[in-house]
Amino acid sequence: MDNQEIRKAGLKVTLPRVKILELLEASVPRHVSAEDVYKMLLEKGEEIGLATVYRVLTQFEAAGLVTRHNFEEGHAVFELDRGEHHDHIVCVLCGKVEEFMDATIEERQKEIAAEHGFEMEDHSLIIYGRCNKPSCPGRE
Amino acid sequence: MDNQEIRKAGLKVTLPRVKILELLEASVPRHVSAEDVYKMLLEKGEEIGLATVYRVLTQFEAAGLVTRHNFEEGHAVFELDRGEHHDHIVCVLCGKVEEFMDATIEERQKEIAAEHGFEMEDHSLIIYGRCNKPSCPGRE
DNA sequence: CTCGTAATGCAAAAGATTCCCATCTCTCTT
DNA sequence: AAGAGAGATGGGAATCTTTTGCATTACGAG
Repeated sequence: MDNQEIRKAGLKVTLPRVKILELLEASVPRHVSAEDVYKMLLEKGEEIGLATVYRVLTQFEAAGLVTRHNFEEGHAVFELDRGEHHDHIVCVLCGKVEEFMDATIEERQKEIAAEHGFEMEDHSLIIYGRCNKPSCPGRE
Repeated sequence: MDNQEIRKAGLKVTLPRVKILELLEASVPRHVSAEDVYKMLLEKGEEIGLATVYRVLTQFEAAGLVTRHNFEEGHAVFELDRGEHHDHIVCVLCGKVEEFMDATIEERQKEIAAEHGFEMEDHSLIIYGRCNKPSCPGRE
């Protein structure tokens, strides 16, 4: 039950928070903006303010329930954190996002941070490219 | 001479463009926001509009003269492109940015993109951590 | 069930970036 | 060197994303 996750995060179990978490769990695509969440809620008949969506997403991020990404679209996108770290490949043509995880790269990053006298806290690796899906508008 | 670079990019050699390019070449730190550039120009007595700074930086980016990064500060930062690709380590406490380049990671990225059916076009790797400089406010 | 605190919604604010358009300036041509 | 035309600039308005202030409402401990 979602309620436990919210409670564990030290937050009151309110309707907006439950609905937003439910939505993120059911959401395809997995990477959505605050605006997306807001609109999806409206479509489901939930009258939740945009400001609340932003606040809740930020709180969920602080609690480790969701991860925020800054792709190159001018707005942040959020995805439910399923406990397993991964990085992203984004298609510059159709916006499709795929996930991957590579032990070699993860390892090297830690080493590099250490070599530079940094204690690694987080990292963001995004590969931009053209996917070759038949549905991608960039195919000629 | 800067003028050639601007001309090569197919842009008219105008005062704002020359001044901005000069500033980027001389600038320390190397990673500056549009607002930073605007203010630095003002301090030098150059009355160049903020809109122009944005336009010129975007054109320079399109021309491959500068690179735009989306760190986690809510605004883009730009740096002069010196022809050699590199990635970044950003201190989450003091904002300090260091650069690095790792052949192993570069290599793996290409492979991963290919494995996922993508043609890699670009990528962005940012490590966030705490630097251990004596000047960093995060030291306790 | 009642109360106090924390959460919400709305509207206004703030920050970043883009757009509009009248004016100015390169650059190419004579 | 002067003129014309395309392109560039500046400044403010507009847009977009995200945050904030505040009055109202909803959890949840007792």
